[in-house]
Amino acid sequence: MEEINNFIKTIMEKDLEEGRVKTIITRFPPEPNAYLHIGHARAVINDFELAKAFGGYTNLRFDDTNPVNEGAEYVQAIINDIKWLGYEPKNIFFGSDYFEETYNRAILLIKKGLAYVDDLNADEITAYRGTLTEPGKDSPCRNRSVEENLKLFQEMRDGKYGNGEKTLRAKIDMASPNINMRDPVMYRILHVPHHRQGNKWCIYPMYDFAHPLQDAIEGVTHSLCSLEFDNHRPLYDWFVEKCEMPHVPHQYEWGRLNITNTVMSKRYLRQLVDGGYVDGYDDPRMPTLVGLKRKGLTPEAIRNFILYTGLSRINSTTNADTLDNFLREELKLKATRPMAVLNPLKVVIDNYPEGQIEYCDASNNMENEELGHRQIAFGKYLYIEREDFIEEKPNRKWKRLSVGDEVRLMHAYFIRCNSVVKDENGNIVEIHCTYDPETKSGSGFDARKPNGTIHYVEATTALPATFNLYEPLVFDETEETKGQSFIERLNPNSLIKLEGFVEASLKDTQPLDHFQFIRTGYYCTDKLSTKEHLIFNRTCPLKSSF
RNA sequence: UGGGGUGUAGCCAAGCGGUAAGGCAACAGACUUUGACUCUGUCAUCUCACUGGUUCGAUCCCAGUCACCCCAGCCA
Repeated sequence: MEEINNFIKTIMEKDLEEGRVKTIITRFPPEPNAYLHIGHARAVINDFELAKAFGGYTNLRFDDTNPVNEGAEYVQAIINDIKWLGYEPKNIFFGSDYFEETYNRAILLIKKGLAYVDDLNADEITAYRGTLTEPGKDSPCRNRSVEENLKLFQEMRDGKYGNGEKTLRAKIDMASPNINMRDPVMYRILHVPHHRQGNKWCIYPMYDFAHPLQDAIEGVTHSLCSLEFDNHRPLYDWFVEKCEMPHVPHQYEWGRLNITNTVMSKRYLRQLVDGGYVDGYDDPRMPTLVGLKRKGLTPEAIRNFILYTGLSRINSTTNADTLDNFLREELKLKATRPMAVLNPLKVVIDNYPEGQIEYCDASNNMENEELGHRQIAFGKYLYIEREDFIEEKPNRKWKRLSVGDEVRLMHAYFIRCNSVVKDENGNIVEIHCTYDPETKSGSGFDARKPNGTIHYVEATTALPATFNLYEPLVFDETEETKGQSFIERLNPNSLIKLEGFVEASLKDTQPLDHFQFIRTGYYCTDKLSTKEHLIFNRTCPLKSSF
């Protein structure tokens, strides 16, 4: 558990010490038009942890100022995701609940001569705005009288105009080097029903106008957002000041989180789902929180990952294996360690009685001792991992089974391989071994050392299982694929299914139980599992490959 | 070419005038009922993008240069 420590915390500390604020209040302000992903987790976790660190609190506020694409289904999904991460918002607010107040503040600005209704259409506004290097020019409507602006704005609200016919603009400076200050649009006409307001409004405030007011209304002290809003801060402060908001919030920016081999763009994620390339937003290959959850990540691992990788004003790209590391760390003492064979090879123990099964005590070092103890079956017919057997030992470093060699079966006996049965194509079908009854696990036998230790399952009691190995959805960015669409460049083989077996003790496994199958990685049971056939998703690979 | 932001190891990231924390990754070794885990060690000194300057002393202050990111939605 890492203590939060970053530059924002330093700012907060100072604000508290120097008496600028009494209570730290932050907010997490998603637009309800998408599922939260690991990038959002950085914002959620920092918003909540920073406020918590100072005994303050955090609100969840849906930034629902644009009814297009926004919907109630996302609202619940986002609430669920935040709770899953382990946070409880002090309040759940909606930006749209402040539409009346936002409207009144706009009128105040009009009365102060700081806002005007513009007749220019979208293209004209763009043209008048100028460019990065040339100043813009004033709209012909810029000097309308207060009375006329008031009347026109009322008419906009009353629905007298169609979409795009008029806008309300802040009167700031068309020559500002900061383009955001060149008379930004405050309200646009949108004859679109709102997910909470229904048809009550046909004018909707823009983010730049609504957001600072929302923060001010809620008493937010530190409004944290990503770096691309840095350019908007002067505008944020302008609106708070000119609208005469009694509480003055401040905006601070940090760099977004990127992870290698992880696609986070909203647009791309939508393409993957809509195109049927993945199961849905909770497909384990998706970087969404629901996807990561189904893949088997834990909220604690995500939280530690976010806190430990820190925060700065750099747009960083963190290696994906750093996330894996925090998951391993988290699961190390919590995941049970049963045995599973992903790619089975049949083994016959020639000197073991037909029909007999015995049980061996297996124990793992775990936080929960009970979970670490179980009985596992041993008998005449077993499965081992295909990759754990090779006919001829390639070199002295080979620590698994080969003909003439002896290995320990984990928690059970030494076995020696005597012969191999092949089909007409030369593929190995089964191998024949003998076991040494002297060598049972726990007996203290140490007269000789095995070549190595491998895992197995007893064939007649094992449960069939499917193992889903999800590879990241990476896109191919070679020369040949340049110019192709995102989907065309997508690696198509991102799901490998293996049909194998797990030991019988897993029969009562619940969805999202975590397991570390020895040498094959970390898995969690999928929500689709049944008692007869378990499905496991791989959460992260084991640290090293073999 | 206007404005803003940022440059510390392969990747994150502390340090903010007193001589470069930490994590991940990597490598070497020990241990091991799996090669995992654990443990030990190594990993920025013509060093903090570069070049000058101030200073007894600079990653930190100043000047200039370079590189990368953001801004010309009636998106957020």
